[in-house]
Amino acid sequence: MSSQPRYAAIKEHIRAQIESGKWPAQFRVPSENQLAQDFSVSRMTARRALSELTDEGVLMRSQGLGTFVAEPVPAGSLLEVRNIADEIAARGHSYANRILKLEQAQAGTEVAVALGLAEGAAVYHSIIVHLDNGLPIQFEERYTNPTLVPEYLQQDFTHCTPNEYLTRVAPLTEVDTTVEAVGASGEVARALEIAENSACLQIWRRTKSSSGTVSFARLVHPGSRYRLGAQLRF
Amino acid sequence: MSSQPRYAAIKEHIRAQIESGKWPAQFRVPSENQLAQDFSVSRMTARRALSELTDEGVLMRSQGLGTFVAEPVPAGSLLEVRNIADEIAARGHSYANRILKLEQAQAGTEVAVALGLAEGAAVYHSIIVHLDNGLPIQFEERYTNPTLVPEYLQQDFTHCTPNEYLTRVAPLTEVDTTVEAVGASGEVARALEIAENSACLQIWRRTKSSSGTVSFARLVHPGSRYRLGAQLRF
DNA sequence: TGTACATTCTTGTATATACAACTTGTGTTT
DNA sequence: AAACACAAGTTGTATATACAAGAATGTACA
Repeated sequence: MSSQPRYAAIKEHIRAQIESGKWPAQFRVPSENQLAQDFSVSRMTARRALSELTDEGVLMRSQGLGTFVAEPVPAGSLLEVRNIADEIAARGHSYANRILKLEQAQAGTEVAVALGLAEGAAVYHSIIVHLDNGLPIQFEERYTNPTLVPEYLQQDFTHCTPNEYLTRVAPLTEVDTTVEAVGASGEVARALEIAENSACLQIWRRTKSSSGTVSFARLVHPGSRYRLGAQLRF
Repeated sequence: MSSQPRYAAIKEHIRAQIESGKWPAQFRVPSENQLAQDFSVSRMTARRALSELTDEGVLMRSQGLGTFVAEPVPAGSLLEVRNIADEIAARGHSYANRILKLEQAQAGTEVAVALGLAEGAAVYHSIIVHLDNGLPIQFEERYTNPTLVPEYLQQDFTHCTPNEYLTRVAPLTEVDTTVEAVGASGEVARALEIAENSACLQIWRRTKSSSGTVSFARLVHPGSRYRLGAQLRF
């Protein structure tokens, strides 16, 4: 067993206060000296907890003023291809999904081009709605290349998302992502339980492994319930 | 003029070695003790330089082994801070803009936090609509830190965008980007000449230079006229 | 009244030190 | 030859201390 460092305990304590709502955004958190006294550590150790949380976007500091709880951070990341179930779990919410379709279909022009197959070739087609605390947060329509992932349809996606399964069986080498804003169509609006034509973030994602294009997905998020974030340094 | 901290000089030195190619990926960086000796600082100061570069993804460390140069990170166009005028020019279209507002204002809570200023402090506020072949393609609302860019309001933005000007006077070190989908508000809809509540891609962008947070902008694109793309490799 | 100054509390930088934990090589013992 | 013990070098954690810098408040003085 490995005991965690002392600054980690302070970080956890602060996170807990924030997540429980006791310390809302803009709340002034105890000073370095105060925390040092409360936790019986040196100021530098308390400082490390505050500094790391600041780097992580949880807190904001300003010399002479103090340390404050930052606005809640956006959920998704533009840089990583993350699993929606993991993202939800990381927020401490419950994950569930509804499988609306799981079938074999014929590739239309667009899908055929994206997957590098002939038009009319057999492809796997799935539509799944992902729920965050019971609230629909992503409409996922996916076309998968059967020659690369022959057992796709047999999977149990109630506890393992397609994304998770695919990255396991076919390690990614390249991902093309396109982001746009669209009004929700009838089908999407019903599935996401939002008004028709309300603003949605639509992500097109084509994933390739060494052997070819594995999958082509359209991910639609209600604009009011999802954001993408990225942090770049130079 | 403020002299930069000593650990920053060490960071710069290491970055310079990497960028010049002298220290390729996997190269073993001098140890904390070695750097401390070379730069005549304490080990903890040298350590800070290495730790920050590790957090930034530039280096990798492992206990007992040493510190090594990390693989360069992939970055797509979603991630570059590009000038909208250049983007339009690259497509061979004509660029123009309409300046709707250019004034000094008082920072509200959100703006103050984002810029690291006190609430009610003076900030520069501009609203500009960018046109692609005469069609509105971006609604740009920007708050700028007057202490870092005092001459912002005097600029002529008809041929040089704020983004272009800011990157020239204050080289960026860090950019936070958030992307979401929203329905166009009345003001935005009028400026972009689209229907109210139609889907728009809204990008929040906070740019920092070495001396602090320079600017905080909201960029709204009509969903039907704009997309963002990124390509990642692994 | 109001301006200037001093005080106090905050975060930021820097140092010196100590010990823990991990990795590698070296040498000794079995 | 294999196993073990040890030393050296590395990063990781933690402390005590000092001073610098920014911000707010109160106080003295003009």
